[in-house]
Amino acid sequence: MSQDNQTLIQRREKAESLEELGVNLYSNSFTPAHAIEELLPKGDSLKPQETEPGENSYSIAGRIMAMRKFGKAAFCHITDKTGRIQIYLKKDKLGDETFTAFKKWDIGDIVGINGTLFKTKVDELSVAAADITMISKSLRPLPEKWHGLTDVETRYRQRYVDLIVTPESRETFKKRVEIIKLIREYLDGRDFMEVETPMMQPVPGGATAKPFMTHHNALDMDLYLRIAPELYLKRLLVGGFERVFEINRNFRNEGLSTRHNPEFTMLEFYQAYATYEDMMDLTEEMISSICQKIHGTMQISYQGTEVNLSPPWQRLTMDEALIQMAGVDEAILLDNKKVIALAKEKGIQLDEQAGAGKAKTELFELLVEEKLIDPTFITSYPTEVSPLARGNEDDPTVTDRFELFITGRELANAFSELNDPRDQLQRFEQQIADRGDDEEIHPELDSDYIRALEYGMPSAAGEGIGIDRLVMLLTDAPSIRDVILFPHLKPETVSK
RNA sequence: GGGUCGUUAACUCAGCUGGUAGAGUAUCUGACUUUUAAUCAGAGAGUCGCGCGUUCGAGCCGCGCACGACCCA
Repeated sequence: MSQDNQTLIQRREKAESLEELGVNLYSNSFTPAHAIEELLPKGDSLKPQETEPGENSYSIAGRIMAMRKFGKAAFCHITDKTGRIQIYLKKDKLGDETFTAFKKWDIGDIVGINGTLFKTKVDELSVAAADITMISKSLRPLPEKWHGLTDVETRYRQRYVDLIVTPESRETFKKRVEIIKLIREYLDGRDFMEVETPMMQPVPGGATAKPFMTHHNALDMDLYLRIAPELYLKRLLVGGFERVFEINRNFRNEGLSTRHNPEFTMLEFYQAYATYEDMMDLTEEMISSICQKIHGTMQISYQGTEVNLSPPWQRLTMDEALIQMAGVDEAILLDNKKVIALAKEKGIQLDEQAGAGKAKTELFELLVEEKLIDPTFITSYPTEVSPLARGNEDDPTVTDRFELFITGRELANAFSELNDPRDQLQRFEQQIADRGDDEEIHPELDSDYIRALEYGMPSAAGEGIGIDRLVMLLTDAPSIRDVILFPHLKPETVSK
């Protein structure tokens, strides 16, 4: 909007008149000695209109969130990262000069206060200001306090404003940090080692997705922002790090939605000498215990739907799920031609080279996925759609793999790892042959990964968990943008 | 990519059948030394997302575009 709107002009004029009074608008010399939450319990023993015995002096700093001015006195509420407290300012206590400066204060200013504790006649603990310091003058008005900031576009574009005025938003991001911390603790406790692998990769692997491309000038080579860390983490298994994990960003050059951001945070972990069944046990325990720690219960509500995260979680093969949840006839699933025919009948478009495995997976996504509200592990994924997973020893058409679904959404993907380099090479070659005409997907042959496997990788299982989606679930957030501090949006056309 | 809805003061929102742009909060001025959505009196504040068109006249109707939300692919 217009740079010279009235409020901005008034704020600048106030700032200038404060400077004329000799006030430093951006003082760096005030250091609060107390957090607001330290002061709050001290009110428990005070009666209304009582001052704390001993008249201890406290110093706090924070942003003014509300102000009620009278002629020669005023009340403000200020907040710091720990809480909110009321400040009482009186002209006869502060002196004429200081009180005159105070009159130019605005909601949004960051200030420092020295004073004593007392309770008002309506029993609110307050700081009676003896000395005040301007720490940062705010030149822009904050959104109105009653309705808050509801325009989601502004909340995403100007997250700093959202965080100032929307307590729920602050809570969501604190919970996100807490969840990630608990994941680290859980994996640390099971002797996993946290590692960092390349974000820029010469060959983007470990998933099927469109990558972002960039270029390294000095090496004169194209690089891709990673779509997954998988192949590097498994190289570490070859190297002898038997339990590794990484929590970091993946990048996929695809559409945006309430469930997709171009960069998103992924947990991947790999455990030698384990199988995908061990991963199910681990996942169940990790996620349910994190939920218990965050919410104090495993029964939560997501967007109005009750979800029960108490273990044990249901485990179904893809065929079982199609039979039980979608009423598909078992006889159809045993006949490749009938599976493909059913997929086409349901309106699924299949490529020429797509087989029954692909058709079955598409049918599952269409007919079953959204019905899986409570946590459900789906196992026995077709080999055709699982290029990195180990084949099942009894049934070569499926792999030892699962995906985890909660509230109808995929939350995790895991499998017993393929460690036979000859099989892996064949699958890579097949994948490249199957690429079809989509030039933007780059399944290139990662020959170094094959070489690594040739040195011998222990049997292992690995898993990826979408952290943003997990945080959405545990914070009841409807959109992935609500759990990412700075989600991607198109550029603003008008500068505000 | 397609469909639906939205974009009006700093914020939250009204705006009739096309006829001078409205409210609350915030801001400014005045009163007020225990308020808490403080109160009372007064005032200022708008590129109605952008552009083109229809019309004597467009916030409103038509077309296009931008951004956003939701649904679908």
